[in-house]
Amino acid sequence: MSKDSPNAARQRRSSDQVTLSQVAQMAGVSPITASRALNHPDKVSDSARLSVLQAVETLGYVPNLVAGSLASARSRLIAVIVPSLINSVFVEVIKGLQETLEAEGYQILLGNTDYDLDREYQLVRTFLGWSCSALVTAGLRHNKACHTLLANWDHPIMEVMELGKGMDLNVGLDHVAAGRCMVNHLIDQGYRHIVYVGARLAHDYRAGMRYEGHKEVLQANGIEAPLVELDTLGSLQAGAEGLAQVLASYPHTQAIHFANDDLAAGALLAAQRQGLKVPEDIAIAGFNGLPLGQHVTPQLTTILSPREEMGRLAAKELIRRLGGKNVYRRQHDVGFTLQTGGST
Amino acid sequence: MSKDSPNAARQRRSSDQVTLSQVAQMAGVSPITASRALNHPDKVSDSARLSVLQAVETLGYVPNLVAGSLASARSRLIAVIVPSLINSVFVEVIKGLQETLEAEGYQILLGNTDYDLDREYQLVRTFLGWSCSALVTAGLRHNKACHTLLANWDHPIMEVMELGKGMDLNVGLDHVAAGRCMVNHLIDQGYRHIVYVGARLAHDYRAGMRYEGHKEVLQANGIEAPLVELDTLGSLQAGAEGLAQVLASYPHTQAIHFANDDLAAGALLAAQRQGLKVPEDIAIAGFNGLPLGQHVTPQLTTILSPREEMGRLAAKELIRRLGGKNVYRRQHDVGFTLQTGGST
DNA sequence: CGCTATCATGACAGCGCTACCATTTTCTTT
DNA sequence: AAAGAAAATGGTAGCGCTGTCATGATAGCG
Repeated sequence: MSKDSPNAARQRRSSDQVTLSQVAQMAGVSPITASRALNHPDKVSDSARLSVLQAVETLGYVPNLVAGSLASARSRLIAVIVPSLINSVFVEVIKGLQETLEAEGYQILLGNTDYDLDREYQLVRTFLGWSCSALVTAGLRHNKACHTLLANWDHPIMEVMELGKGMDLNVGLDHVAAGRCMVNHLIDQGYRHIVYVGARLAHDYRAGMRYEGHKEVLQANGIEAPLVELDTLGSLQAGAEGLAQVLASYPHTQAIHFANDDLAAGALLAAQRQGLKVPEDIAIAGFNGLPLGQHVTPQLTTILSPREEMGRLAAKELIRRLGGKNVYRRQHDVGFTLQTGGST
Repeated sequence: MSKDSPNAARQRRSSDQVTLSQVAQMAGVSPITASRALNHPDKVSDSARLSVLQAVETLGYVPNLVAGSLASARSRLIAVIVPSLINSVFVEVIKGLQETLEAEGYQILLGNTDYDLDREYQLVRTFLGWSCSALVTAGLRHNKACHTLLANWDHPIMEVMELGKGMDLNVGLDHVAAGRCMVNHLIDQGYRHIVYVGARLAHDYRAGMRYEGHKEVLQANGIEAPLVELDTLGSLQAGAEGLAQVLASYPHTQAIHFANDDLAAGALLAAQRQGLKVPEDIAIAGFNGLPLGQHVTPQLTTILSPREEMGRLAAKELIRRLGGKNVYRRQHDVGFTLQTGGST
């Protein structure tokens, strides 16, 4: 009566994949021992481990990490969400993360928001679905839904780039202070007509924060703080355009404080082509400390931000946390350094 | 006798996660219908789809992609393996890939080999374990084990950057031809004492291929083809060092053919700082067509490689293939363009 | 109006692995 | 040498989802 018919081998996928069971069988142990031999080598006898490893080799077994993750509810994936890949700054942070995480056997799942917080939310949703071990995202600002989602997530969250009270861990620097620092330098140098040039500050809001610091200091000194905002994000070309716009709109300008080094270097090179003397005719300052700035003449005055270091530190903190260690300092200020060159 | 005891609810992980079953229950449909409502919306009735979506919203359901991938043996992950993240060239390819793939709902799993083929093999193993939908890797060269592994893998493989008979799909350009092209230009300009400067050519073997083309042409013209090899990979600093080494070792040099624009621009800026006239005292050529080259004075002669385009095209071809379409041309030459500037 | 195509839905089983517990084997200890 | 502790191993039962097939509901047709 019971329908225990042979049931004609209803297998679905041919699935020629070598499985752990096959490895176990060849090694003469149970599947679970084979699993341990690979994942917790110290929990099995030497002989068992050896024969399992040999079987792995012989059969060309490649562990199915998807199955493993489902069973253990842990993956060794780390989601990394950045707003841009054009901006080399984020790439350097990724590099720092990547070299540290990969050495610990984690893989990076990369997402790019294009400075769009809704896009960020979508990416976070997807990445949570992958049972990522942790999530790294650039910035402390998220939209409502994203915030809720992350707040209820029980894995480490690392917010990088800027400094402040975040959701969990944070490694970054104080952009408002950086803006203040640079403009103080410009004032010290005797400049009074200073323009800030940035691009899409609503999106690249960290550049906006630097402008806030810039403006604050100038206003405290009773100086105007005009802003020129460009459409295209940091590039040499945009910097050249920024220079042109400033010269057209604010002919008395003595110094330009650019939101980043790409813009600043673009302006500096453009000034050279036009026969403008830097800093006599126009002083130029940037932000980031890209190598390029040190190779132009005059050298670019800029603020050096430790980008790879930021990535590495973030990765190390995550690894500590993932290793179950208590993390005391939840905020890490990587700081910044004013690098004065001949351009101011 | 049979030990069918109540067994006291042996659940293991608290797993407070909202599951598809809960969504289905709230929507008043079966789990499988809920699954279809989310993944094949056109296969369910409007009413079912609506109530499922509403339940998803209410419960804050986040699909477990790991479970889905295991069940369907498909993930929407694309493995991308590059040799370096310092070299902006690869980042631009990644960017092209990323924007195209992400728009189609694929995620990128990123790996960095640091120009090490054994490392590549390890990464490939890991990525295959994630049931990636496809794999993109830079270059046609792999070690034996990696080759075997990939040859037996039944998903699309895309090899980018260089052109040739690959394992599956290929999008790239002919580096030997690029090397020939540039050196031909230098000869046309009347230079005879030409040095090629590269870094770690055994690893960055595509730069080595350009040198091959370079050497081939020079030898055909009965000209020596000296090579200066640096230790550190492309950077402005290394370029400055390259210039110094060439001037020391080959004082009669008229033109330097650099392996890439970072080196070339570094040398050009260094020459400027030293008061050397470019191209009168020394001509400088690069490769890649980085924006920087167009902003220095004189403009850098270089070969423009369509990097983002390469990434986009590779992604499009992959998507076509993943969509089940037959792909006729398995090799795509994205070509290159000689861009002459004042530096030669 | 009966019969077949089409659509919508559901039951069942299982993807490949690991957590949990139980059991066996080996090593200490007095 | 017996008792207890520790180490090694295995059985069972899922993790959460989707492929496969079967069924019921709806439409199409002469």
